[in-house]
Amino acid sequence: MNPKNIRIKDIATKAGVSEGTVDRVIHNRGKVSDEAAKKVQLVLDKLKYKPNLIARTLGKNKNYKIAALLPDHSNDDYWKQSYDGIKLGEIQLAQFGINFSVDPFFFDMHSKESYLEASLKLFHSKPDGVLVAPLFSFGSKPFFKKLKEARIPFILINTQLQEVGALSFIGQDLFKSGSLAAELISYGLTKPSTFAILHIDEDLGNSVHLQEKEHGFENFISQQHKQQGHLVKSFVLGSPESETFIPQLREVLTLQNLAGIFISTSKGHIVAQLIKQSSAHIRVIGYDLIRENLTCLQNGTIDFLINQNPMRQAKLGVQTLANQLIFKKVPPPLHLFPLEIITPQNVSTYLSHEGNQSGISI
Amino acid sequence: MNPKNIRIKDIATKAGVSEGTVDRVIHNRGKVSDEAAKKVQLVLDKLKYKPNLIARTLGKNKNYKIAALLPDHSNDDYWKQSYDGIKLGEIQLAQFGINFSVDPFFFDMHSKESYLEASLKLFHSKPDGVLVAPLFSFGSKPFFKKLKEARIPFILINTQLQEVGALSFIGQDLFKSGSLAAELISYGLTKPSTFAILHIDEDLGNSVHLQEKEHGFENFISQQHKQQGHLVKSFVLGSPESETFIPQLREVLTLQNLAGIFISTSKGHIVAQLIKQSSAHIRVIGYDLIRENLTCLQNGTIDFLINQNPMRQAKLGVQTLANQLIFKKVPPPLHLFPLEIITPQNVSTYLSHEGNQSGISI
DNA sequence: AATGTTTCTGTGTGCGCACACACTTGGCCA
DNA sequence: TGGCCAAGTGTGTGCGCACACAGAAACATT
Repeated sequence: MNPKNIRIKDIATKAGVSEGTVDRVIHNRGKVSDEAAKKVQLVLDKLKYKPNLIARTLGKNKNYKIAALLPDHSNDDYWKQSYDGIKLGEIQLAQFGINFSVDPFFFDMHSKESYLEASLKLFHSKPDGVLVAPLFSFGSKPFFKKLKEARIPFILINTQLQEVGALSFIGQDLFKSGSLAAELISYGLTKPSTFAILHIDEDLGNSVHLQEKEHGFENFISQQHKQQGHLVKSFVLGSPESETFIPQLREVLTLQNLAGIFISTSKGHIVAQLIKQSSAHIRVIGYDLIRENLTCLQNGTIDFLINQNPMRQAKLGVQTLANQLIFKKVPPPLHLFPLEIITPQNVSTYLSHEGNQSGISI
Repeated sequence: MNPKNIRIKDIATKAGVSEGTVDRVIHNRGKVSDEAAKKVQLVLDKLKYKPNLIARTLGKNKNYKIAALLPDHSNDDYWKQSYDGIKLGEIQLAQFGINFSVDPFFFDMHSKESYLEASLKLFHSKPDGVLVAPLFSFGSKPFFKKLKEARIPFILINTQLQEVGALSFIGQDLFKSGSLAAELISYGLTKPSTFAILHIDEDLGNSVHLQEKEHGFENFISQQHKQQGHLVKSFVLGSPESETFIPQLREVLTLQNLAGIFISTSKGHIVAQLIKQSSAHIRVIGYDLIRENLTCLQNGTIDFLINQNPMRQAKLGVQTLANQLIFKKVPPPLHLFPLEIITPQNVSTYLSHEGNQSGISI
């Protein structure tokens, strides 16, 4: 630190060339003789030149355009938080004088066509970087292929797709997420018990991520509790508005030795009340700090929430794109968030912590 | 965003003065006529001028010197992580071209004299900002008073002291931390049970923070479980090396209906094995992701850990000072970290998450 | 009236980098 | 021999800000 930072100028002097040449070597702009390039590279390595990232942004006066492909959140608190996350990222980058506008492109989360249509629109806006929540894994391959061909870096959040060439995936380990739910739901139980997994208003076939959670849950129960004789049953419930919803739920509640219900999405608040009315001893585990779930946590109808932190995921996505585009920092291909356990006692500490973060940080 | 950012130059033009005058108004350097100052301030407010923080650091070519007062960590993984945190903060700031050296000043965590001595040394090094883990609350007031008089901003981590004039406190809500431990330790229990709180190798009188945890724990048990007839007993155990340590521990283990033991520090690993040997049904809750505790979590001798995240606390401390000194961002007086619950199932997600964070972020 | 003093104001420079531009070579052809 | 091009090289400018310094204006002192 003390022997003041090495600048391009220093490199140029040591290598016996001009700053311009060093610049060309650093940025691979060509138009440098092999001889000079070699000399510069040598000094560069020897002095371990690290560009001053702050100065770099100052000079570069480009307005970066990021596009985000997200589900419409008019009726969904979870995706609302994602949206807030990208906006927060945008604002905080602006504070540092980085021109980084993030344009959202929304799609109907129940319509694949809408998803594809939005992705097309997005592509035509010619963004410098893209953030996607790829809810529809099938059929979106061409979109990613086009992005790759146009050399537009893209980041996936929430749902991981293999081998589509994403710069990075930001989300959680869903298998472990399921295991964690199983661990909590069975904690301290000594009698053989039955647990139900509830998928609400989701097409399980299209939702690889929910299947992952289910597998993780089942795996834990069978591995750790084989000797205990626990049982896991999985249910797909349709839209809460449909007539069959309540009857289906009632059926679940008649299960023998039902000790806990695990709701695989953030929709736990819809059924929590009914479950606890049926029996206060049935444990309920859901996802995410959305408003309705918080209420349930407070009044005791939900025991644990696992926080997926959509806001932080989205914010990090924007920041990662900024780091890539401006600072040329290569992100890890996988950024898995911790599986945060929320209880009535620690929930307030999570709520106050958010937003508290501002300023430079890393 | 689009109507390109407002620069000092723009303000100057609009106000009909020179850039220098605007600069003087912004920085309160005086030497400005009331008339000019008023004009500038008006335009400043109207256009909502926000300085470009990046450009600000570039121009300012000062080497900031931060001093950190920390316990010697040669034998302590917890404080080792704090140290790593300040170093990480330093490195990451350097990446952005910010000259910000952090010098540690260590003290023996069992000796108040050593603490005071180190604080004196620190003061004489004339730092621009200070980070303190004020383990000895009493007697350190004069030190903080001197810092205040010298107008050196200081931040407290880990232990909160009221009314010493700290720029900010970074840590956790210890009362809630105790409540959380109580919630977890009593989760799902139906029979009246006894819980023990263990303070290991600490002078409880000097450790306000451990008392806080204890009160939180007791409060939860008495509030939520009065009807259940639970009981809480608190014990102060001396150094694990002392001859009385094991006998004292054995005495704890003979408690009637002992259902759980809460260790108030990160030293849980010392006793966990012995506890579970005594009875596998006694729940054990400790603190922090230090190596030995991780082993215990994995082999099942510790059920839950509450993560205090000393590394992130320390890193944030450094960043907060940077924000204050360079960007003049005023931090919140209290930055309480979330109370993270660690279990065997989610521990790996916390470990991989750390360090993963680099680049610009907020 | 000339000088000194204080108060205020404008201009200039540099931070480290990116990038545009101008320039120097040497080789090639007419 | 002059002209021309390509390849390689060096210089200059600006990003937005902080700060030093020079300068102008208003006022006080001899």
